Amino acid sequence: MSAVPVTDRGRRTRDALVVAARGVFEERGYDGTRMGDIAEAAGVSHGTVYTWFATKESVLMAVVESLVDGLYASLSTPEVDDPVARIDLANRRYLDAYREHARLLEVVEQAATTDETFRGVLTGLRAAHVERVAATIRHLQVDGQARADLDAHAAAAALCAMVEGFARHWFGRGEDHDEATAVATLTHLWAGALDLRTTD
Amino acid sequence: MSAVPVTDRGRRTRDALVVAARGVFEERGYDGTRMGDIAEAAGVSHGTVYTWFATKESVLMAVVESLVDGLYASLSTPEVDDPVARIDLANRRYLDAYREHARLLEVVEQAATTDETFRGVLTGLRAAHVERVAATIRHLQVDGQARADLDAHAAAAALCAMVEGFARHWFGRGEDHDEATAVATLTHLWAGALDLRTTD
DNA sequence: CAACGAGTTGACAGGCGTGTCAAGTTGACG
DNA sequence: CGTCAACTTGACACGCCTGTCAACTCGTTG
Repeated sequence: MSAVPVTDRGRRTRDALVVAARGVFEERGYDGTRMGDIAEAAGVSHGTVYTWFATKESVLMAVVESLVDGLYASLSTPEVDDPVARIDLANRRYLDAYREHARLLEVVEQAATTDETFRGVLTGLRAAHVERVAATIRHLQVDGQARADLDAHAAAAALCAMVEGFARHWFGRGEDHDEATAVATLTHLWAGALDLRTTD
Repeated sequence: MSAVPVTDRGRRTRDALVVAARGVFEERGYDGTRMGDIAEAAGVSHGTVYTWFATKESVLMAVVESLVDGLYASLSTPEVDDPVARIDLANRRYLDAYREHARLLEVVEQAATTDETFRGVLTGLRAAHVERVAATIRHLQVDGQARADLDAHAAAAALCAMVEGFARHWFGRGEDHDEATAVATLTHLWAGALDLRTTD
């Protein structure tokens, strides 16, 4: 798919291409970007792009790879005892990560409508998120801190969709929200939905 | 943008194009569809498409127009006294409408990343949904049936995002869910989030 | 400093989708 | 039946993008 540089010069060129490509993709979208645009943005001849990448997909893939690890990391459940504070923090983290990469995520979604591989990337991220949250919910249920009559997986899928969707509209679609109100509301809704209580 | 037929023959051809176009768009996505594909699917020469539509956007627009009215209708809040039953019914309706049009909505989202107009269509639908729900929440708050400490608009934005996002993953992305569990969970979460109670 | 492999360049061909248009067809109407 | 406007057709020209490649440059190595 994409060639590996042997020389330092090659590595620099390839890196420059990946950096430039992210900018171009964010600006023009996936389908709107042509190999020539990426070359121009990186300051190389358009033939050079083909030295390192066979297709536009593999360019985007290289861009995305540098992103995904960070995203997985920002899904990690913070270690806080009080469940409400924990959810509040997790939501903040998620929103921050989303804000930073909103445009690129939109581009990946666009690519995903065409390309199976990118659909897989998004599915994987979503599945990881849901699975983590489901585990947390089960935990809280066992401890008697959350409603026991909820299906943990379905609830996690729905609540993750809530935060994800909210972030999408807020950061990716220009919907207007007050930061403090938004975070507080999400946390309240989440806490109410699970009927969280602290064990006394 | 798109010409209006004078003859019966013209009207039939144009209608056939819109019907065929929906199928093609759903099958190949927005960017993957070419004017020639639509012509072929409708059984006419490719020049004929240009008789009725100037661009691919205006073809999709014609397809979408026939859809939007129905969608707006299915957002209407049903007239039921018990707030929980009302939400349950509203969720079912929303999910049914989404299921039926999931693929086309995905196509519109794809087009929206490129074209301002389609972004507007989606924004409009979303805004209408959120506004209706926000009004309902305010109503319930005044009646003392829902938590008063929530910002109605932010809560509506989040809860709508929850149902919308859940439906997107379920119907548009092949996530697996049990129908009964899904609906019950959404209703429970929604009710818990708003802390709904019946006045006695 | 010669030689060689890694990397770069830009011209080129090939394909594909768009949009146009002159010629042809349809069918309503007198 | 003749006529005319509405409509259809498919060949054509055009531009754009992709992908290739022979010639060239770079820089490391002996």
